[in-house]
Amino acid sequence: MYRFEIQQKSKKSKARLGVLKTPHGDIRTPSFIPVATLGVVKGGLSSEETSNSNVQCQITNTFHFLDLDRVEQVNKKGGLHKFFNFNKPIFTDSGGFQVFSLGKGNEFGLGKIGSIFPEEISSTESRKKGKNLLKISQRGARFCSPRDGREILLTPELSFKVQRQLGADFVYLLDVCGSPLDNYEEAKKEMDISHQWFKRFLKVAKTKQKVFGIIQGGVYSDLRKESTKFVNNLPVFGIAIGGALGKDKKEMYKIISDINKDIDWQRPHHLLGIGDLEVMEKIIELGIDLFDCALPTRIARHGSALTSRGRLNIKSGSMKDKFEPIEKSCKCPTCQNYTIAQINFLFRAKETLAGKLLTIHNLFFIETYLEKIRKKIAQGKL
RNA sequence: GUGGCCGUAGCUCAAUUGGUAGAGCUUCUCGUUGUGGUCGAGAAGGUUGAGGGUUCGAGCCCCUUCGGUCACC
Repeated sequence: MYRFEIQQKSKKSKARLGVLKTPHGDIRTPSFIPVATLGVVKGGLSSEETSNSNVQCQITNTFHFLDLDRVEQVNKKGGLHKFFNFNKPIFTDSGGFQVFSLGKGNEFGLGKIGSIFPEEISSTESRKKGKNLLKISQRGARFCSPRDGREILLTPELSFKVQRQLGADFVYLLDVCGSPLDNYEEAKKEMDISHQWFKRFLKVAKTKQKVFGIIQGGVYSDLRKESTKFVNNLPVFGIAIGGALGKDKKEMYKIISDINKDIDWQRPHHLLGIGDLEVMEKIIELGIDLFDCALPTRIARHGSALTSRGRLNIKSGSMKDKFEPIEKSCKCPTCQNYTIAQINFLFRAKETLAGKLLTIHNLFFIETYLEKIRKKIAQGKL
């Protein structure tokens, strides 16, 4: 049922054209995976509307489902596909990212690609917010629910159980997602705990679902090397690159290049959490087959449209008389039916339709863009 | 015509006993990367209707004037 077929390998780069076959259909790779935190893409899209935005698949979040306490309910209905009427492939993240996003990320206002560094922490300490990650131990990650404050202990065993009940096509090992602030010792400790958790996860993972392993190690190349070899040796279907990716895009590319020396090239590669339009071509050239990111849909809700001229702030006052589609050549439902001025009006009127229309456009735009990239690989141009 | 009220940022309004003007919205810029948060950060923007007076000092007090508004003739 499951297979990753590499149809063509680039001679100019490490890019490859592939098909990821699943019980819910094929994913043509390289592919973007939109984030559907609680089973649906944020911004008010139905599963049908998401599908009509040309997306090939989506990724849902284990931790937030656990927090919401609705895993059993979804399981009774037969899993995410049936519950949300989404019949394309679904991935579920393990919750490992929340170890970072609700921990140090939340505490210091950080992202995966760091913008703030240790020497600057004191000046940014005022940005501290509520701490939702209580403790990471060998046993698991102890959280304080951002929703109602109760304690949640996420263990590899629980992460698997939840992911099995949600019934996605692909599940992810529970890891400790590192922070750009980590020193060598911290990054090593997080990697070691991740590796232990991986073994525990796989010990209980009796399922037809396919598993992705996750390479940790932060910005430290020897740790990345060690983790890459460790994950290569696991009986996992695919390999993801997780954790902190340096202080800028250049460092991120270097980390991926380092990993590329050891990674198994037969399996699909997923770069976790990166999906900025500006980096897509480059990461694909570095051999990435799958990548997911909250950004395209988030900026849509915040008023930015992806275009061939770069990001366009649709909310801006200068957009109120632009009676033309966001992208003239775009075939998405938004561009076919609405102009910039109309969407600008809806944003100003605080109508949620505005964010929804941009979300549809951004998703469609990315898929159209990737279709061109796939074509370039097929023609040997990339 | 007479009397009252009002005139402060593009808009709606603040400013304790007179101590040299603030906020929200708007505008612009930037950020967001395995989505707690349709959100965060920053900037721009004022001869306080105009003119004069009192005072060390006036958005505030006094006079004149212009504009708006309400009531009554």
